Amino acid sequence: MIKKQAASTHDVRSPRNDGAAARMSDVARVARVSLMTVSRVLREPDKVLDVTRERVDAAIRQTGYVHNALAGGLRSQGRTKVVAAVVPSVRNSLFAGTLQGLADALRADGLRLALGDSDYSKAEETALIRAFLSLRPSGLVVHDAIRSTALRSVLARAAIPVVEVGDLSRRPFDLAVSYSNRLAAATMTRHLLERGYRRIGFVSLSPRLTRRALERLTGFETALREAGLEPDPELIAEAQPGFAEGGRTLVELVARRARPADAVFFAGDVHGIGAILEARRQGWDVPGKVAIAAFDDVEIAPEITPALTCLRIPRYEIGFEAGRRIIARLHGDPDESTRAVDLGFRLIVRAST
Amino acid sequence: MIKKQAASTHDVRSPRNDGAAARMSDVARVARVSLMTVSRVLREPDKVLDVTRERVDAAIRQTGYVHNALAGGLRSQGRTKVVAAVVPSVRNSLFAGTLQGLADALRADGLRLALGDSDYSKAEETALIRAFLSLRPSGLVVHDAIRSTALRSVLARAAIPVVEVGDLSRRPFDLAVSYSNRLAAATMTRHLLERGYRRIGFVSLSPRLTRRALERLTGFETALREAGLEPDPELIAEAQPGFAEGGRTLVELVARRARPADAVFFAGDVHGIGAILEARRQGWDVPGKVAIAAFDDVEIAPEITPALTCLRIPRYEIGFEAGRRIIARLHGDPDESTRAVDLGFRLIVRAST
DNA sequence: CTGTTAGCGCGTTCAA
DNA sequence: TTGAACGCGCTAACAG
Repeated sequence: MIKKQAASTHDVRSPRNDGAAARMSDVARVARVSLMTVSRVLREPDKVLDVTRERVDAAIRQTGYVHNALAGGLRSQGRTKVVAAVVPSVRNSLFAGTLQGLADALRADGLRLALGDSDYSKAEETALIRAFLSLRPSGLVVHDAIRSTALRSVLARAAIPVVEVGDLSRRPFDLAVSYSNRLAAATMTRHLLERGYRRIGFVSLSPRLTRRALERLTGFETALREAGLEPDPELIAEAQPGFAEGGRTLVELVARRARPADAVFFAGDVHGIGAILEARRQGWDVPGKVAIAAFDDVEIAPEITPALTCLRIPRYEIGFEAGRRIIARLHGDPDESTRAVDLGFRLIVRAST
Repeated sequence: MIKKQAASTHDVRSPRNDGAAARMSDVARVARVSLMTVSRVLREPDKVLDVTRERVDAAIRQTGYVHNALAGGLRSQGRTKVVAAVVPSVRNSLFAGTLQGLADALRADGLRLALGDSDYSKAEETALIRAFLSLRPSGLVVHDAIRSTALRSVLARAAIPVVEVGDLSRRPFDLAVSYSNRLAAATMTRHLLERGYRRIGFVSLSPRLTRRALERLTGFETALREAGLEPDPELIAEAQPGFAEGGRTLVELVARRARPADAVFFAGDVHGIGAILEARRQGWDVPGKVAIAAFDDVEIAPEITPALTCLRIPRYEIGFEAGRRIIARLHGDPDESTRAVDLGFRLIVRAST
């Protein structure tokens, strides 16, 4: 593939010379310029004569040189062109939208995304963040809010933009780009109340797993109390992830309660879809016997019958704006003062309520 | 937040002590050991006396030290504890399962996942891989096969394990952990033929977008020809991503053809689900009027009515095994000789065919 | 078990 | 516009 360079003098590591990664000095030798010129071609091509640059570019191709961000970043005290992101689960398609927006925004500035999956574990999350910080990334995006003081102190020293995207904290660690889980849940609850439902059930993932579940529950309870209703613990259930759990909890709140729910708000995951499917299996009229509302506007929500009422969270936009903010900060743009950006949500009323 | 450490004696770099990232020498000074001892505590804790280690650990916590993988990796000529992965789209939940398996396998060995999204662009894919290589990762996982010779030569020099996971090539660049798209498509086609369907439609994403679509089409056509049938171009359609496209193409092949399809095999994305939903809207009997089969066993496939016949691809296992192979290679385990690992697939027959 | 010495590959700084 | 010298923060190799 690549000719054995006239390198026999300095490289005797292996009989297969191709095995060795080319260094900048190799490129310089082939292009017959100094190492510095190669470095400039890569970082500030404008400051190099066209002919020189072409010779260097050719040499880069010929040697298969790949820049060493370890050495470069070390010397420049700089950061690698990577933004780290930590989400609870890459498997959850809801996070995927945000990641896509983030990747798209970063790509425009030549930044890459490094993604970590904490598997809903705080310990793993901390380990991940530390591991990523050791790579000296240009920024960090976390889904969950930064809470532990150890992490706060480490991140403060890292001096990089940190964006929290999972919920809109009033006092973010650094930046937050999100929506209010509490307000969203309250809005959906008010919608159900306006529709005349009074025994409203609430199903979410365990608040121990994620604080967002707690925020949503709080929003739900607040809206009920505003309407003069006291939340009934009998109508509040926890579900594991997955469609099937939506169906299971629907049956629980509707068929296994002395005073059954007349509406159920599924605040997590894809439970709302599972509930619709289960209702059909049971032959229950939706929303006649029980109304069903969901938190997130998954792709299938408008397609099933009855179409599912839900909240639309601007997932992609959250990721994109998070990326934009990081880039702005890196460019030293005048601080846009607002540290917490609320991208809101929309109530999408469909046939299921 | 964090108390200003009692550090005034040793750290006078700045009035705001918290602002500067701690270096290993700072930790050493605080722990009153040499810098080497700190380094050992981090990498080979067993080789350090317990008391010493505890002093060092305390100092690490006190200083908020975060290891610098740039400097460490540079010196050790080693690789950072990161495995890079490049997929066409993080938004596609099918890739998410593989990523989860990969992350899980890597986590066991202290490796982290850096994820890139090529947005189905070959140019972007190459740029991403180069960018990741500049971070000197320990391994690389790519969904699409490595084709370009430039990339092949760069990767050869990088001398890291490279795993292709999107299809089972007979001659992978390095390693492949996957299943045969062609065989899977042929298997589903044979199933439809056995059921007695003769005018079988085929819908996939554009073969220009991904080579896998072409492999699946080939498998489909091969199985038809084995049965003595000639593929009818009228019954082969391309769809964009998304549920709705499944419905659109179903109508196209069933209602807009002189000789309509009696079965349709949706070889891409979530089209099969969209088709089932559309059939219900149209009031078509499935499989009476038209049978519907899909490639991938998405979570909702068994839940809708009629439940969807499909192929089950071991997505998670593919990611996990890819991670395992990378780790084995890094540990220098005896080469398991097989470079292409076929994890197969299963035909899941449900009510829709 | 702990410390000393040297240098990884590149970019900053300054000179030519 | 190009080049030479130094050192970023850490770890391999060795010595004690």
